[in-house]
Amino acid sequence: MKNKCKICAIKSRATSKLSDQEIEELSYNCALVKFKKGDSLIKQGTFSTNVAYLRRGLAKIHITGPYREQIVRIVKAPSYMGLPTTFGDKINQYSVTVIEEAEVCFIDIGAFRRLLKSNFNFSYEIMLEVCRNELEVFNRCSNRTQKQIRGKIADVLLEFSNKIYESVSFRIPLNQEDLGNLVDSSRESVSRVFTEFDRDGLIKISGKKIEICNKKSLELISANG
Amino acid sequence: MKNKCKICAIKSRATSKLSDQEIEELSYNCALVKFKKGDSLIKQGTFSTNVAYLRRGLAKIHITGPYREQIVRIVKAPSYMGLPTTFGDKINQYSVTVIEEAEVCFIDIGAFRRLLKSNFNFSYEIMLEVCRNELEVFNRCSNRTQKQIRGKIADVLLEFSNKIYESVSFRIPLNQEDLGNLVDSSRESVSRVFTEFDRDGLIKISGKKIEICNKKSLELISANG
DNA sequence: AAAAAATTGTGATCTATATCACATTTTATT
DNA sequence: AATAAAATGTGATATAGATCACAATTTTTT
Repeated sequence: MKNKCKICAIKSRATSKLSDQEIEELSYNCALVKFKKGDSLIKQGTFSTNVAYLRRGLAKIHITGPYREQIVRIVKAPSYMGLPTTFGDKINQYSVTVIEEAEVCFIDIGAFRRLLKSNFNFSYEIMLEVCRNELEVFNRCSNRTQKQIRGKIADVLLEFSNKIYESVSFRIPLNQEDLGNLVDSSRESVSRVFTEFDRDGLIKISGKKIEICNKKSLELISANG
Repeated sequence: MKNKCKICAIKSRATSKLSDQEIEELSYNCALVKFKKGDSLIKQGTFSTNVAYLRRGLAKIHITGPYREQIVRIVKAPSYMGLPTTFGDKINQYSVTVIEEAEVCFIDIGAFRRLLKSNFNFSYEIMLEVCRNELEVFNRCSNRTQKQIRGKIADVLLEFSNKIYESVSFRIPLNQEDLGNLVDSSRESVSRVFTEFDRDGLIKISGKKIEICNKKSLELISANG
């Protein structure tokens, strides 16, 4: 299949800045791979050799910290993953694992660099992407350390609803243990807060299905920590 | 003073990639300003109009979080500050305040972009800088949430000793309140840990002067959280 | 040098959340 | 369908560190 990137409808903002010829160059250096839930895309501690572009699906970025496992954030397609590592350290500082069926384009780092070099608009968009991520990490970090558990869980529920599924009801793709790792608290505490929110009519839970019934209150809880 | 950037001995890694002509262009769009301790360089919530390069001195990056003030990290010259905001959001997501006499070059953002565009090696170095920062924020964040207070204070002491002052004895440029904001704990707890470390002979404190007496033990405490 | 303001030290108490323990439910495997 | 494994719910208890309160010290201002 020739020049598959050209007909790809799920181009990144950066890629859409490329010329036809550049797109073709990209095509020759890009491999599309499908992944199932639970598959590992990037492994902390290994050598990074490709740029990874999440074309479809959902993944979690996680670090094995000094003590426990920590989920840094949830990535929704379309999005690049691991750019800082690929450019910076070479050794992956974190792992990425699929949590909903995904398609990933692995792009040869040499080709990617040639594109960065030849097309300023492309490289500027990539730079913007890296910058946006950094700011997000900042905010996420300060929320994590400052809010208490109810606020953090409200945050997560709102994020899934507003940003990831864009719906008031959805199937949460993590178990409570992972949710704990995402908000830096124990599995038991997550469970208790869920029960409490359900009892108070803020949400309705059945199994992994969650429906947000009172968004306003959740926002209040999120804002007040 | 013409082409002052050319003779500047404290060029960033990126700037040293520029041609003579580009350096001259930079010179015309760069203002060197001196700041005293306590001066504010960047104010959270304001509009970002310049790239700021910390040429000399020490500054703290801090965010007014949902609850309290949080010091994200200490920046030592030479280093760019606020690149992600300047490119990304335009609205500063954090404040930067001088903690030791500083000199800052404010570079017009238009000129900076022209340089990014005209010189790939320059823009690549800037990209690397942004990436390195992001990885650092990641690690810092997971330390902050996972270690307990003794580990975090040991971290901070080692960072000042190894990275900032490169000496076992130094004058710490923050009061205990700020140290608390840096490690996400209360002023009182910082004081107690200092007393304890001093009593156990790990460090020697007199006022703001700190001497690290037993680095090995501090590293152990840092590693074990 | 005196007065005021800021910073630090330390005990007593409080609290959010972790941890433990075990029952119950859900999901996966044979 | 039966069995095993994983995930969840919930009480009881423990604990790190926050908060409060105030004394002592250091720094800054007058």
